[in-house]
Amino acid sequence: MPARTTAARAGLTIAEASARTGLTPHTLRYYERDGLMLREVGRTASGHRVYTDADLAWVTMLTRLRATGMPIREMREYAALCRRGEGNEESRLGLLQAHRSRVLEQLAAVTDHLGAIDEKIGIYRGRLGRPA
Amino acid sequence: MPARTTAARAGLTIAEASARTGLTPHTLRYYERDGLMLREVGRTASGHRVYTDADLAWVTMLTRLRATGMPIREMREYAALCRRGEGNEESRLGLLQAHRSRVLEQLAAVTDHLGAIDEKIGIYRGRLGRPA
DNA sequence: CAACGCCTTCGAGCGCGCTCGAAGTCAAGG
DNA sequence: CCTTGACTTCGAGCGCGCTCGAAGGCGTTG
Repeated sequence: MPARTTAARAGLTIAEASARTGLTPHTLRYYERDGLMLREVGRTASGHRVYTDADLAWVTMLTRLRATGMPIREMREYAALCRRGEGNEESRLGLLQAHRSRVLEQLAAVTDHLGAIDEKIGIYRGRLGRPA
Repeated sequence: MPARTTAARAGLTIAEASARTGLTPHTLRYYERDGLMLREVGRTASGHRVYTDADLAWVTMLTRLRATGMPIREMREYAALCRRGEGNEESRLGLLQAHRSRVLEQLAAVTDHLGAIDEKIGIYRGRLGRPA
């Protein structure tokens, strides 16, 4: 275990990375196993993972993609493209744009459905003599 | 099988209900099995399901709840409340309002994440010399 | 009357995204 | 030196929401 509890060390333990990203250590290991990380996560002499700020930034991007509904499979593709280095920016852009437009569609659909649900709520409020 | 292909019959076959709701026959049966229907779906003499407009309207509501992320378990609760008849409008309203506010939170989160993804897209576009 | 096609029930299976537990290692503290 | 506790790997398990296939019934059509 590292000496200081939290400080300007070069890297973070998995527990710290977990705290900062909101993902559990289990999930962080799973993402790594599943080929979602940009580069190999560093290790201490004893084999413990060491997360850099760059790793955290990448994980944050992953959580954004996930939270907007991107399947793991596609995140893996994106990671693979990024890992391969320069020269495939077109593909990465395409992937992100496709995702973006799916998200927009989904936002519109959810908003629409929510409107209908709101009407239902309005009906119940009216029936309970409780306006607005 | 009914005589006319589509007409002003009192009810619809499962295939027609499927076509109108966008759910597969398998899923319609599954919802029914799972206690999500408001009332028992009618049957022909030979045991085939007959969907009324009321059934379709209810299924549409179900799809809206699902599409906004309500778990099946909760839809079942809501259906149970509705089935029990008048007197529990408070509970139904509470359930829908709770759902509504979760959906709003999720919309906000997705919108936020999308903003970050858009930034990334902007970076790639810039890098590819392709503004806006 | 045979064939076709859509329906029925039932239970099993699947893809996704985690989530967990067992068994072991290592470093620091008492 | 021994305990503690956070870490490691590995593979299995789980909850959700369908999805499917087998086996059989009915009723219109050629």
